[in-house]
Amino acid sequence: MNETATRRRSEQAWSEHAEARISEAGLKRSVPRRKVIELLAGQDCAVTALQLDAELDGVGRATVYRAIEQLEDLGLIQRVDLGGSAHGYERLEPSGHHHHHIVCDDCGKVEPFEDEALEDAIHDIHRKGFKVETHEVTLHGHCQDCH
Amino acid sequence: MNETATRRRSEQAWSEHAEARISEAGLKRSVPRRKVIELLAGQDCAVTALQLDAELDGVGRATVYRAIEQLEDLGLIQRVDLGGSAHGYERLEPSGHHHHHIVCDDCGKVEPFEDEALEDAIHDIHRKGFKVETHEVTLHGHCQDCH
DNA sequence: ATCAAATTGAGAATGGTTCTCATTTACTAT
DNA sequence: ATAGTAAATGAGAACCATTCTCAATTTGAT
Ligand SMILES: [Zn+2]
Ligand SMILES: [Zn+2]
Ligand SMILES: [Zn+2]
Ligand SMILES: [Zn+2]
Repeated sequence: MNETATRRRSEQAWSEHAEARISEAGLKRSVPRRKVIELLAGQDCAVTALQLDAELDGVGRATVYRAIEQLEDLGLIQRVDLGGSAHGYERLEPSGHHHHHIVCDDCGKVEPFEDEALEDAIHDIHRKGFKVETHEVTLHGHCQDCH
Repeated sequence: MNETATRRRSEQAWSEHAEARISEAGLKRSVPRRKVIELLAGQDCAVTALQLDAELDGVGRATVYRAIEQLEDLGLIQRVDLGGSAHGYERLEPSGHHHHHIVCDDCGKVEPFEDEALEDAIHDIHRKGFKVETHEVTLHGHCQDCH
């Protein structure tokens, strides 16, 4: 199985997973929210609310923001800060598999990366009185074009 | 030397360091910007632009934002995303010593933490085409009051 | 088909940040 | 000290992202 096929399967799994969690939470399966979920499912990295809104015809802006809030509360997407003015959102795989980001503070370029040792170090962190659920790591610096 | 005295010395060092970098950059030593620097120097963790503005009499809001931008460009403060709507800023010690954050996604409580193994893992990450300068780690979860 | 509750979209309102511009301030060279 | 120049400032307007309001619609259960 090639990489594209793997991703497609994962997108579909997430999208179904998301719909299921939505129902379990006692929420309805509405068309506009489904559109938001489908669009998020197709993204490999973070997108902003306004980007989603721009892509979605027939879905009000408020609905996009509401869907994002619900998905975030259900742990289906995660908000990430990539340096700009707006926040980005990307899906959280049920498997826990995820990436982090390295961003160029000059041009804003963002690259995802994965690092097993980093994950291990993070999972070893325990804080009394806190139950850790997710984490976010961002490396800041300058890319080749901007150094 | 007790902890309070250590912090006080570090604040002063940072504040002088910041003034020096400002001058080196060809910027003037103005009174309003110095007030912003002094206020930032006294904070142990992130504060927002609006919080700074509220504390500072006789300093215009635009000046606060401008000072933040300059200090950030000079690598004297770092922007951190602590979950809310506004961004936080905290000073970067010349020594490199710093902390990261654990935040409760329910009530918004923020606690700083330090972890040597985490720092090691981060410093081992290298990405071709990127010169990493700073990093940010945020753990998300729920605090005791909100679990 | 009926009903209650959830959901929606349009637009207003808010919050945070940046911009504009006339005036003031800080440094440099006389 | 004085004058000249560029940086810096504050007030407010403008701007962008996000949240709120509310009447109308859609959904899922009965
Ligand atoms: Zn990503
Ligand atoms: Zn991770
Ligand atoms: Zn902090
Ligand atoms: Zn660190």
